[in-house]
Amino acid sequence: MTVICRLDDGPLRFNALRRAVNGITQRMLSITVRRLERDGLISRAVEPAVPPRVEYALTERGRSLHRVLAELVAWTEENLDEIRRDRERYDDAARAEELLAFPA
Amino acid sequence: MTVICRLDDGPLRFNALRRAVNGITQRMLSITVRRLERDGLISRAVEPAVPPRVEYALTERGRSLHRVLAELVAWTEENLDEIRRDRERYDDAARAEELLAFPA
DNA sequence: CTGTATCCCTAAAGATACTG
DNA sequence: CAGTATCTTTAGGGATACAG
Repeated sequence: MTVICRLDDGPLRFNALRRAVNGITQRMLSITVRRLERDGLISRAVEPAVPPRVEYALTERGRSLHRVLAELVAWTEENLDEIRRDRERYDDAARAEELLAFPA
Repeated sequence: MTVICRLDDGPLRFNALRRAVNGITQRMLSITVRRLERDGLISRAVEPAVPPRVEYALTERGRSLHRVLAELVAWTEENLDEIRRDRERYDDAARAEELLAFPA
């Protein structure tokens, strides 16, 4: 998801994409772009040069998936704060019940 | 995702939900519903009876997430066949290159 | 019926080093 | 620069047994 979102802003080369995703290891990005290319969601263009330049970009299918994913991202941004609050309440309630069951 | 989609058709009790999801283990469903409840996506209602009846249902937040997920499901249904075809082509090409590199 | 508790095993991801 | 290869660690999930 993150790779697709970063590539929606335009094509990126391997290390630029890696910086854009921020935190992904070289190995995982390598595996991820291969899978996305296999699924036809991104394209991989090699410019024969020394050192090599490989550019990744969304395909039309990738862009169409991004439209859906963007809604999911928007939903998350709209709901994350409240979800975090509910999680705290849930954890507090769970802790309280534990104390009731096994009083220290 | 599957649990949320199944619950969108209406509330279900634990084992009915398990049958609806079809394939999930008791352990994983238990973990999953607990996390969804913690996130405020589903509600859990216990009817005090013997044997106990516990009904799970989507909350309003869960329904709003389902609206987004339903689009993702629709996207998948629209695209899966072509993705499968692309995967085969990708794998065939990869196999062909391997043979070129290491001829038997 | 609705779950927990254990044990176990594997697939996924991290760290590190190396290469065309 | 754009990756592989290798090794190790960890978290996710299966199987099974038990419990209120």
